[in-house]
Amino acid sequence: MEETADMMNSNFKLNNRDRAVLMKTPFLTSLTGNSLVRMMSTMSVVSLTNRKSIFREGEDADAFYCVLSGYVRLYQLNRDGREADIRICSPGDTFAECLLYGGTKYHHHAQTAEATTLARFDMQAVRDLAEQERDIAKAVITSLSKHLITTMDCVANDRLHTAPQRVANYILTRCPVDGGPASIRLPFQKNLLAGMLGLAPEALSRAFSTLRRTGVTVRGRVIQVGDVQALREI
Amino acid sequence: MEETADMMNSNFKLNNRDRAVLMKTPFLTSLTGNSLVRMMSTMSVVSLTNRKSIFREGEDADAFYCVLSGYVRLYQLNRDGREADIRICSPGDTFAECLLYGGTKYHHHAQTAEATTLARFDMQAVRDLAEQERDIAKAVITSLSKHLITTMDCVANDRLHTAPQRVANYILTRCPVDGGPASIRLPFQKNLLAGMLGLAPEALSRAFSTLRRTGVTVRGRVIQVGDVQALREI
DNA sequence: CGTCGCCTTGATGATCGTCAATACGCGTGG
DNA sequence: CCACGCGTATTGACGATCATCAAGGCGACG
Repeated sequence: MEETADMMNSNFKLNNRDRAVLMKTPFLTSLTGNSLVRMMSTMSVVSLTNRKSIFREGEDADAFYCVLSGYVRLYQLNRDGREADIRICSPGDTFAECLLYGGTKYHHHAQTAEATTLARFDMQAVRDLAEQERDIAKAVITSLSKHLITTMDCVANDRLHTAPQRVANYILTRCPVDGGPASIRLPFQKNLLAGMLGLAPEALSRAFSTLRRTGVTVRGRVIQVGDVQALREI
Repeated sequence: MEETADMMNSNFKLNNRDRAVLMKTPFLTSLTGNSLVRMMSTMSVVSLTNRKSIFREGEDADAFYCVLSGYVRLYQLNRDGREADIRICSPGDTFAECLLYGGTKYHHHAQTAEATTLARFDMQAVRDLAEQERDIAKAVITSLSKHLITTMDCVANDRLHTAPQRVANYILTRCPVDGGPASIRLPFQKNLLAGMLGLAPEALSRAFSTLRRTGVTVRGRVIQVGDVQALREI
């Protein structure tokens, strides 16, 4: 484990926080010894400023990524040029890994939504590794499974819940689970949260003001909840 | 290959059509020899009439399924008891396979939407197999990947397109690709199509009548398209 | 203190869900 | 082959929800 840590620091300029994030991803958290080393050797680190394109729809899919810090927006365009977010990736999230065996071209656009550091994995190299090392294949499966479940939940959430309900749900997932008052801080701009929930930014604002009567106060990025239990009733 | 076919017929009462469907699923299409035999030995066939529950949200996930004939509706309920379809599974589709490594309980309800025949795979048995046989792990990955891509497309479709656009898209996926007139027959009730597209049945009807001015005629389950190319412009 | 960018608020319209009534298709039985 | 009846589909009316456009406020940062 010593040498892997060294390798990561020296060869790929991973700082401690980024390395910790990377090690907790479904892809790497279960790997040990040789598998981990081989996986890390296919990786490189990419740092980008805000609003930079990572890949575009239709391009050849030669890599997938894991967010180490910052945020990434996956989105698509319709014919009129309107953008719709499909997914917001936070530190620890992996994206485009479904193209390991699901196709050869990216199906959507990816863009940073903040200054962002990414781990870049070469698609073909991981494909080969997954065929050799059982635990890597298993890690891929775990990652895909979790990802699929959250995406299906996203569909259900979109189709079942109104804007205030989606916002309440989001707040609840970020709250300590007890029933009293709570305070959380958004890790990103409201713009991003809106996209995550499938809303226009204005609709998010209105949802927040609807939730005021349920004891939710918003000031900047800080959200105060009077009674967590009351929020569950929405 | 002879003995596998025999085994399937005698032990599991698979008729020819169902067997052909099963062999084309991402799970089985790439398997050969021993892997295929072992996979088939974890399978059993289930036949259900219309509107029967396959599993409910929160139940222990002890199996996943592949649709051989008929249709299955995956849906969730909100607090008011309103149902929203998450996915409609057609012959050849696999569902709940994401729970192989994604959790121990079903995340939604599954119900037949017609008289339906299913292949039932024991979750733990396939988990064990995937750890032993490389090509089974790979088959799982392929299935999950494709499934994840279509689900992400579903999110994008919901967020980007209006009801008539979604219907037009659906028709186009079912059309021979040339540009002239075409005629297709829906493989199921419009109720199901509405759920697939995230619409109420009435909204589907209205979308069809909006599309009349683009040369789309609907009579029963038969849809006539005057000009496929014109439909793409929607 | 000023500027810029993000967020909020208001007004408006499009879209879609819901409820209710009617029409149609399809399978059944005569 | 035709008439009947049930369930599905359509249509209308209405309201709720949400996107869009435009304008104003707030906060961050120089």
